[in-house]
Amino acid sequence: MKQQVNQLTIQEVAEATGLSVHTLRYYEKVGLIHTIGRADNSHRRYTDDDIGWIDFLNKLRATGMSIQQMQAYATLQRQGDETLPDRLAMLRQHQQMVEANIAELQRHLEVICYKVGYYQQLVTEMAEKEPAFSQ
Amino acid sequence: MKQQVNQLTIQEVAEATGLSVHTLRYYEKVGLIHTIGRADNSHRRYTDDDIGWIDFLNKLRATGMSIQQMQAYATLQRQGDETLPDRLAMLRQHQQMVEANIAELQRHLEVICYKVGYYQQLVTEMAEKEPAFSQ
DNA sequence: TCTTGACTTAGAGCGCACTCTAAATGTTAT
DNA sequence: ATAACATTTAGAGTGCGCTCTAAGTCAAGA
Repeated sequence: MKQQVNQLTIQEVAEATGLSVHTLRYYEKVGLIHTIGRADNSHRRYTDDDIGWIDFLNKLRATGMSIQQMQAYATLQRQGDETLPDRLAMLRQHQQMVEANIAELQRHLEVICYKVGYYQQLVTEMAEKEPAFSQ
Repeated sequence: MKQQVNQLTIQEVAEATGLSVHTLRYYEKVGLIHTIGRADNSHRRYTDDDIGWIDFLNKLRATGMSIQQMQAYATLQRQGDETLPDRLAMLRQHQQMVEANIAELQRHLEVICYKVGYYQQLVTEMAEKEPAFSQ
């Protein structure tokens, strides 16, 4: 029973993760993903763990971490448990960045909402004063 | 008393808005900013209104609106009041995009925070079991 | 046997949003 | 007069993160 659990092709992983097959190879080439195991025909075979890691990468990307930083993180990850404190520090810093970013977005969003409200009022007034279009 | 209120140089506007002088000229060239008035020596002179508009552009950018979309918005703006409904629609759509984006960031942030907590615990445990460094 | 189709690689190309360069002009201070 | 400095232009260059191409291998189906 030493079979490997879920062996996914690159196509399947693309569908599962939302990354393109191109991007999956690119991520592997630049070291974001460790060298993926191969089937006999030299085709990549991804494990469930690989999917998990890629999903996590996606979260880091979507929250604005650069490829460079993700490379640094991935390198630490591969070096094992002794780099745990470093990874913790990186995640902490990123967490703060994301929190700051959300706060900024919310401030800007308020201005946009205010403007939407103001424009809505103007448009409503225009419609009221111009009954030409209401028949 | 027909003097123009605040006539700022491009340098001053750069400092005021956080954009570089290069970017200010670039924004004008691609039509994000209307053609700025000139002093006798052909140097640009920005008004307070210009600053206000640039600040708003900055908010749109910072919330993820593309240059292309901002161009469309700026074009509508220049066409006057009859485009108000269109601008309202654009802002509304952008508002929704930003809200969705914030929500996504918050979901991802939760995962990151969870991981930070987990790593923190591991690191703490490592420190406890290895008193070599505590002296 | 032949075709189709998924995969492989190295490396080129692309879109975005700036960012910078070079050469010229004009203003100000010594 | 001369030097230093801010501005002007058109257009070239840059960094990021993909995205695609071309040429090849391999396996399955008609």
